[in-house]
Formats: sequence, C-alpha cells, structure tokens
Amino acid sequence: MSNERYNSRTSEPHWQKVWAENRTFAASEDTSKPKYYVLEMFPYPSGRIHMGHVRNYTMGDVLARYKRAMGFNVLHPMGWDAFGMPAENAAMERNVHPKSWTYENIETMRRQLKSMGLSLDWEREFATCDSEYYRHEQEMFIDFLEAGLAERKTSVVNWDPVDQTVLANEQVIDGRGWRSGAAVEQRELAQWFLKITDYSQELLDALDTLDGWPEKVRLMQRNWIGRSEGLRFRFELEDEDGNLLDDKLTVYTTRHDTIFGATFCALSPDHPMVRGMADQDGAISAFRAECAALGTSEEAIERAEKKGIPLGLYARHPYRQGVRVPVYAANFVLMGYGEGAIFGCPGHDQRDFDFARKYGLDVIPVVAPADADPATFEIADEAYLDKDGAGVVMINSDFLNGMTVDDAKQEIADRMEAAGTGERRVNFRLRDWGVSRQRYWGCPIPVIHCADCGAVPVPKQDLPVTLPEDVSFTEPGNPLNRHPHWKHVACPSCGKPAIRETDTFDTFIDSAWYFARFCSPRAAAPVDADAVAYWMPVDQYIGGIEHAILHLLYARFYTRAMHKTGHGTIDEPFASLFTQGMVIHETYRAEDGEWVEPANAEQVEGAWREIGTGRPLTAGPAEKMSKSKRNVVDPEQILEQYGADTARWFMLSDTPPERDIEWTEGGVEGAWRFTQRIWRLVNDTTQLELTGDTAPSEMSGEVVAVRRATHQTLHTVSQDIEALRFNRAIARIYELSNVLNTAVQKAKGDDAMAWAVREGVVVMVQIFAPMMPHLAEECWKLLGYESLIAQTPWPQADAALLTTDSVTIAVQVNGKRRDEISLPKGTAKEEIEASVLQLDNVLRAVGDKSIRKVIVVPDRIVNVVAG
RNA sequence: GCGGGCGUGGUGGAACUGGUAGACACGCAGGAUUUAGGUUCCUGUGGCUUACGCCGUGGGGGUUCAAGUCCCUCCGCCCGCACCA
Repeated sequence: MSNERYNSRTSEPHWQKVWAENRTFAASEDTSKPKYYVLEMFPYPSGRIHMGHVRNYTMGDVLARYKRAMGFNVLHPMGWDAFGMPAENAAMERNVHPKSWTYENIETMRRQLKSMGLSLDWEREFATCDSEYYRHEQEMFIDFLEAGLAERKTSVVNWDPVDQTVLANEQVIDGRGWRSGAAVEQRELAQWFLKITDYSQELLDALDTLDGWPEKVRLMQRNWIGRSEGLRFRFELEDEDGNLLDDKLTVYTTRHDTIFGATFCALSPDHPMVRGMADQDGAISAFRAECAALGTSEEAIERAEKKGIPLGLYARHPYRQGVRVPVYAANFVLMGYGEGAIFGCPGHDQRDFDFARKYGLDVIPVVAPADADPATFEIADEAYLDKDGAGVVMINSDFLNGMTVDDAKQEIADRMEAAGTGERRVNFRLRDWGVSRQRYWGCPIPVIHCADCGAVPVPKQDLPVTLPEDVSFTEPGNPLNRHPHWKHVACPSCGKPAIRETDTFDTFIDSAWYFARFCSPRAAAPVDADAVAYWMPVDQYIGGIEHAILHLLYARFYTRAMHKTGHGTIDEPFASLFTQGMVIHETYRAEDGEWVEPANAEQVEGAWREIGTGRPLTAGPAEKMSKSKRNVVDPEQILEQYGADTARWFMLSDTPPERDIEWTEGGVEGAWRFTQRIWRLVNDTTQLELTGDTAPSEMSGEVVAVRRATHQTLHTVSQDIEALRFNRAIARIYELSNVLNTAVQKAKGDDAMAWAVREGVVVMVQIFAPMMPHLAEECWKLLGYESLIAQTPWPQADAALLTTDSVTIAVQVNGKRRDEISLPKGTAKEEIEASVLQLDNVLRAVGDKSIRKVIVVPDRIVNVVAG
C-alpha cells in the first residue's frame, strides 16, 4: 500500500511529456465529429504569466477537456499578442531590442503555461510579430483598400513634442505626456482609417443574435455604437445688421419638438465656420486655443464651465417671423458628432440652460406637465427634462401647442422635409477606426507614398514589408522614420523615388483576426477556406471584461471585412462569450502610505503589524493584483510549491467565474489538502478486493446510496461544467469525495460496497480530470487503466439512479417547518395528507386550532393551514 | 447625469420553475493520533434562549397556504459610459 503523498513535482512534468509525445491535443479537421472551438484571449508577452492568466486559461482548459471527453473534436490553440508599446518602452529603458525582448518573454511564458498542463495544440502557436503572421494582415489591408474599407484622412491626435510621438488618450495625464511630462499638443495628421462606420447598423442589429454573450457586453456595445434618430436642418444666417448671408448653418438635433424654445445656436470650436472666422479674429482664435488646451480627460470635462464666444452672426428662427437668435462658438459642442453645431434650448437641456444663464439668454419653456398652466409654467433652477414624453404637452409653440412630444417631432420633421430645409437622419456615435500608429513595434502599413501617384499599395508579391532590425531607441520619435534607407524606395507605380509609410498598425488589428488564423496557422493565404469553414465561429470565447468594447467590436467588424474581401464566410466570430472576473488579493499599508506585501503582515492582538519591523499597518480591501500595491502573487512560485492541479483547483473553487476571486493562502492550502485526500482515497480503493467487474446482484440500501451519490454527482457536474459553473461542480465533487471516504471504510469484506466505492472513485476521477488533469492521470493509472484519461470518453450516468424511490417531504404548519416525513416517491396527495395529520409534531403545533386547509405538493412539501 | 449589476453566517459562496435557507469550502472551538508539527482523523459552529421555542437572506411595506426568489418603496455598494445635442 502506498502511503506516500502525491508528488506533483514528478507527476506533472511526466504527464505533460506523455501528452506532448502522444500529440494528445493536436487538432485536425474531422467531419465525422462535431467540432468545438474554445479560445481564451491570447496573452501579451509582458514577461511572466500572472494569476489572471492562470484563471483564464484554467477555465478554458476545463471546457476543452470536458468537450473532448464528450466526443467533440476540440480546437484549443494558443499564441501571442506580441506587438505593442511595452516592448518599445523596454527598449528605451533597458537598451534591449523589442524583438529579442518579446521573443524571450514568449519563451518564458510558454514554459510557464506548459507547466500548467493546459490541453493546448501547441503546433498551431504563432506570435503576431512573426512576419509570417503580419504579412497576411498587410495583404488583407490592401484588399480592404480596394474594397473601399480603408481610407486616408486627416485627424487630430495628441502629440508629445518631446518624445515626438502620438499619444493615446489614456497616456495624456493632466494635459501632459505620461513619459516626458511635456504639454501635449493637438496635431492634425493624415492617417489610415478602417470604415467600421459602414457597418454601424449591422453591428448594432446583429447584437440581438448573440445569445451566448453577456447582456452587459451587448449593452455596452449598443451604447458605444450609439444610434440616435433625429433631424438635420438648416438655419438661415444674417449679420448684425440683418443682412441675409449666403452661408446656412446646418445643425443636428433629436429634440426638434423644442424648436420654439431655441434661443441661441452653438458651434464647435473646431467647426469649419469658426476656424475660418478665427483667421480674421484674434478673440475667436484665442477662444479656440483655450478650448484645445482644456484637454479631454473626464475630469476636465466634469469641471469645465460652459463657455462660448459670440460670432456676430444670427440665425433666423424658422417659424417665428422676425425672431433671430445669436450664434456662438461653444466649448461643449463636439465637432465629431452630428454636424458639430446645435440649436440651444435652455428650457429643456441642462447644458443649454447653464450656457443661457451665463450669457443672459432667454429661457422659454415649450414642454410642460399636462396638468400645468401654460401661462404660468416656468423653468427655475434647472432645465425641465422629460425624455420619454409621457404626461407632458407642448406649450408656447404655435402650431405644436397641445401636441405630445412625439407628434411635435413628426410635425416639425414633416414640415422641414416638405420645405426642403431639413431631413430626418440617423446618427451614430461610432467613428471610423484610426489604425495608424507612429511607432516601431507594430505591423508596417504596406503603402508607398509617391509625389506623383499618391498613396500606392505595396504590390502583393513584395509582401511582407518587414521591420528593419537595425534600429535604435536612443532618440525620441519613430525609429522607422529616421532609419537611413528603409523608407526610401521606388514607387511601385511609376518607379520614381518615393517614401515608404513609416506608420505601423494599431495592435488591435493583430487581435481582430488571430482566431481565424488559428484554424490554419501555416496556410499560404490569410486563412484556408476549408479550415475556417470547419472551425469557425469560436464556440466559446473567454476573457476579461476590459475588452467588452474595443477588441470585441473590432473583431466583429474585421470578420465582416474579411467576409467581404473573400477571406471567410461568416460575420460573427464568437458564438458565445464569457467574461471572467479578476484575481484580487488583500492589501496593507503603513502609516507613511507605503504598501506592504500581505506575506509580511501579521496580526498581533487584533492590530496589523509588519513582520520584522513591527510597524503598524492598515488592512485595506482586496484589490486587483498590482506591483504598485505590492499584493502580487507570482504563479510560478505557486506552481512550484503546490503544483498546477492545486492552483487550477483553487482558481475554480468557491467563487463564480464571472466574479472577482480573492487569492488566499488558506484557500490554496485547502485545495492542496484535497489533492492529498483524493490520492489517499484512490490508494485505499485499490486495496479493496473485488470479486468481479460486473455489478453485484445484491445491494443494500447503503450501497445503493453510494451509487446514487456517484451518478447524481456525475449528472450535475456535467451540467455545471457545461454552464461554466465550476464552483458548483467542485462543491459537488467534494460532496461525493466525502461520501466515498466514509464508504471506503465500510467496504472491507463487503463485496457490494467495495464495488460501489470503486465505481464511485472511477467516476470521481473522471469528472475532476478536466480540472486536475495530472492527478487524474496518476489516479487512472493507479486504478489499473492503461489508456490516458485525457482520451477517455466521459462516463454516462445511470438514469435509474438519478431518481429515488422514496422522498423526504417537509411538513409545515402555517408555513413553519415542524417535521419531515419519508414516503415512497409519487405517493398520492390523500395518502400524504393522512400520514402528515398523524404526526405528533403536527398535532402539537396545530393545538386546539382547527385545520382550514392542507396544501400538498407531492414529493416536496406539505403545509397545514390552521387557525 | 444616463445605463447596468449586486446586498444571504466571522469569510468565499449554495439554494432548479416561489416549496426544509446557509450545501461545499475557508476560518474558529473542542477532542484523538503523532517524537514534534503549519500533518491526519473525529465532533461542533446563523443569532437569541436553561429548555420548549423564537428570530433570521440590507430597511420598510405588499401578494401568497408558502418569499432569499415575485411586486412597490427606501438605503448602501460596485461596474460601464459620459458635454453625443
């Protein structure tokens, strides 16, 4: 008998080697089996894996192993989202090349992931920075260009004058570059855009078909796309003296019902009309500069006062003869939405109200509660908002008076369209996707700029355009731009000297199609049609909620763009999406604000202190693991100390997968103890003497109970894994192991019990195999099997054991539980009632009251109503 | 401001269509084994009460024979978006 502990350190590498040598998880198209594509969001090779990876990949692996056992042909690949800024930062800080830094990180992280025992098809691995990958991105971009899905236009970017680089909004902190600290300028640059807005409506509509997605994510995307129905119309303009001007002012509104409440118009500081006037007028020019300096951070917007500058223009009210309203440039009007110009109705819009109060403009109420007196209804301290229009009517609005808000909108839209001064219009918040980045470590944009021919795509036979490796990061700016010869090439069209595009693609492009590439990672074309047709869409995609909008929306768009250009036939890449929670850990702080590692905190007489120094500490909440808060736990250390199975088991236990899980030492210890308990149980089981393989003919109630527990657990665990309720599955497995632990003590010399215990243990090992695959293989071998459990079909529950012959029925008197009674399943109502009314506890509770009614829910509960 | 989610023991969390609240785990307490243990095993563990029993799913109200679950209302926490006309 083996009393030795289960040793994960020798067992885990052993089985990992066996799986690799057997190519156990290599996938290939097999039309005789249903396919299942499970994918976790691939990692950025930042250096080492973190606990979030452990959680994410464990969940996906459980599903992959389960589906494989269920008879599916499973694709479960892994790769690297390998382009991006951290590599350039490392290059600048540590004088390493982004390429070697990235590939070295990949080496490390691949080794770490392999030590987790994930059932991945490593033969399909690639990194997005492999030219073999990004060459296809370049090819598809050229196809997109031809299909009109890509275009070049100018746009305003955050420019860091010291680092000479474009900054993303989140890299601008209080108007300064995060690295250089220099004041950020707004610059106009010509950039490439992918025309995601061509698909605004489609991307919105298709959300309704994505039943396997969390409602939350669908909602976030809906809001991001931001569809609104409104009216675009034109005001006639006049100057100070009332002379009609040639130019008209086009505005967009969703509240055209409030047109009689209009008391001013406002243009974005970036509106072409304002720009034109700024050239002549220093005050307007200064106002524009002031607005540009204000920044776009949320906080800045929060604090910013509504401000404007009169332009000396007036808009003629379309329906009030002789009335004109002043036109301003105003800081709260965005150029990027609608027409970049609005009419202001202070009575019914808070921003307009604030603006009107500041500049002494009229406030005319035009919508009022139905029961208010139109003559006296006034707007006092804030705008009167009533967006759904219920219970309100139009007032002070001439021909609209008495109408509902909706009817008033219809009326105005009809009149404007009839008069040719406006038209109904659907607007989206979604903007085209700017994909140019002035950076080195990304996919080169395959375009050559020629003075004569313009932007010319690189001919496909010249692809890939690879990154030059002899670059330096000692100076600011894009190394591609200052490389001695890389960008100087001949124009593919006319042959004259031309300049290669030195921008690279946004790395979101890399991740917008990698899932398709996994289907045929070595294909000469971006994708192999048959492979993609077989594997796509991804059946279950798993990743963090932080990608709810950008990555997932880009991937949805890109899949459509690939479809349009002949690189696929589907539109929606992810049939089901699961967003898992973060891994959090407790935090501790000293009085001076310094964070202290949780491992160095101890509690002495109720107070927290730092071990060693004795400094008093304050225990903070559990928060996302981060270096700055010093609460990071390194997975590699955990994997070494406890083994992969323990780490995996812990990650799946106790907390529902969509919620944040708190890392606790105690929890890991508990998981580790369980692996040892299992090992002992399986060892004890192998010591039992079995008379045969077939079920014994005679079985006591106790034995049947063990078998019931086995088959019921099998049944519910299958359902729980299917629904990704791993924490529940694990609770059931604990229950079964407790039953079997008790039963194995009684099984010596009891043939039937021994048989039932062995059956239970075999099933138990099979159902925890997706979670703790190494331990499962080891147990499987110990139980005498020669095959791999990873290739063993999922067991089938015996339906006869899922139902019971007798049931325990709770007995209530007036809704309070007084007793319970065990009866054969399916006992008739009358019979149940008769039995219940004889129970002492019932009689006592009823006392001298009379029984009014007896509610009987067969096989469940009885409620005696007395009073 | 707009949109969404969540409040259950000391802790993480169970509870299918309303039907025995607290499964399972952590922690804690007591006991046993061991040369020692941070090992293993057993027992107990929502609160109040000597007991019978009563009270308990954020607070209040309602529907129902029966409410963690459904409805109304209030409070608290979390997340997303945000000058989008």
